[in-house]
Amino acid sequence: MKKGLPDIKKDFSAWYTQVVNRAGLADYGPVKGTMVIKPYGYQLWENIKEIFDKMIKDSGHVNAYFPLFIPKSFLAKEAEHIEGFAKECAVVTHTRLKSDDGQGVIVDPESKLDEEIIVRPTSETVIWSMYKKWIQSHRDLPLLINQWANVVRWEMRTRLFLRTSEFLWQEGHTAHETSEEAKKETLEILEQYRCLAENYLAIPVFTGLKTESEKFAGAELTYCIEAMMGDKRALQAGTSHYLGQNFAKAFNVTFQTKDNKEEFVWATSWGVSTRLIGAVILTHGDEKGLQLPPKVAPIQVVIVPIVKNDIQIKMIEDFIEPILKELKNKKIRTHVDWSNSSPGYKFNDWEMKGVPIRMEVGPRDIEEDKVVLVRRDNKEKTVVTKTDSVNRIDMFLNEIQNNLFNKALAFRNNNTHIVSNYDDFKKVINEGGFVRCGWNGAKDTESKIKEETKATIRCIPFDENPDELKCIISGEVAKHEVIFAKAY
RNA sequence: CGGAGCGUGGCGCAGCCCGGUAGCGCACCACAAUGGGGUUGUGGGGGUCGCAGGUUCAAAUCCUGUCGCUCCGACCA
Repeated sequence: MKKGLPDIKKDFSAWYTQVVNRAGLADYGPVKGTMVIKPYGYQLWENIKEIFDKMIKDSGHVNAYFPLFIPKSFLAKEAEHIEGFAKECAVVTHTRLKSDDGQGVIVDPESKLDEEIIVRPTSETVIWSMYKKWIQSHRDLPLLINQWANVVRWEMRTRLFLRTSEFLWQEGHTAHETSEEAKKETLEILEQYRCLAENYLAIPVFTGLKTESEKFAGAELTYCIEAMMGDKRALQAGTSHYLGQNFAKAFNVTFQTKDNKEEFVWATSWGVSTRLIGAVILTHGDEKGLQLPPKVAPIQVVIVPIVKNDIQIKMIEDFIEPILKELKNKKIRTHVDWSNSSPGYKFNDWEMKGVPIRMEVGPRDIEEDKVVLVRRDNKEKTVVTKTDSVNRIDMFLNEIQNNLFNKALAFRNNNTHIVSNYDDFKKVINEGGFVRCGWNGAKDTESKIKEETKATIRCIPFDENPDELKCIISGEVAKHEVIFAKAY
């Protein structure tokens, strides 16, 4: 029987794989590198999606849907952009199969396409080809469109949620009259990402700017939220790009200004993906499995009845009925586990699935008109009267949400070190953790450090203070204070 | 594309050297007891041993070919 998980401290990677599997979040698809998101995992994604969808709609964005297929020629229009994605594009070359003498099917050579089609690795190009048609005047701006979609990037090494060949995300693509406005949009979205990560997923993030070599291909500036995972490695959790006029120029998208001039449009794009689920797992998980922040947990309270016979089943049903009703009124997502495993099995199972609160109800409790509440985050058991139970649950859910964030924040702070010499730098990177230090801003120092330590610049944080700092490796005057880490 | 390994019920494996009626654990189904931290017992269902060919009276086992997968080195949200 499968019991304990691999040791989270010793074998984080095996731990992760097993948690994803045993919590019922996802499974491998038949094509290498693909992922099936199972109902429990998908509910988590739906909750995240709902929250962010509301945020962007409240800030004036609308959803639309653009095609999966992109003409190959589109990708050539933005030189840097193609550089970034060329190596991982799935290409459609034929449109038909035919039967191979009853021995299965083969690609029908007759059906070869004149112009091959790319499966979108991201949608800038299709979207800008359409924006060209839609934008004439400053009155058409700003154009604030988002889409929820799947994209395909043919990856060599994949891991469920963190890197799969196909993944789900949202991609926002906006067009503006001025550079300032586009930059403002980029930063406003980044702030929404920070809010999503910190206030809902309980994941503390660093916000900042990517370096030239780490930024999105085709962007002028890439901002990001970077989080620290339980193994002290960094995970890029979301990016927001200021695209300047790159795509407007590539697709010749101009507009007529108020004073009757023709100008190229200014653009942004931004995205978060199902990778956020990986971030939640890797941030909050523990030796018992998953821990889900209450605000996004598919099930916030699981009720485990402890029963000996049919009569007791009926008693418990009656006993919890008013509680269930009240929980429902408060919109607390609840599940009663009537399956016939033993209570001990259920306890472990729901802990694996990361449900924030477990309620145990058995004959002893009914007799005293009480229930037992057990918190997933600190394992505390509380016996409360039936009347108090829902209020306590409400309170606990809030506390757990905050507690998860605070724990993650403390962990990140404890593992983020300010260093001033390269030996200390290497020591921290080697033992795991983030390093804050000076950098001279040169590409070659960045790549030298990557080569020597595997650490990359995760971002130039907004709260940087490079004054009086020296570059960690060259010793020159630092241009920026940056955060280095090994990344996923 | 280079290096290592693996294909046997759903999953994990044994059996292979030394050919002889396909086995174990988990999961699954049924019944009963149990039930407050992974509970037992009894009974049951399920596999052309990756595929193709060869050797042999006989192949999961030996030989040849073939296909697929996993892991490790050049990418990335």
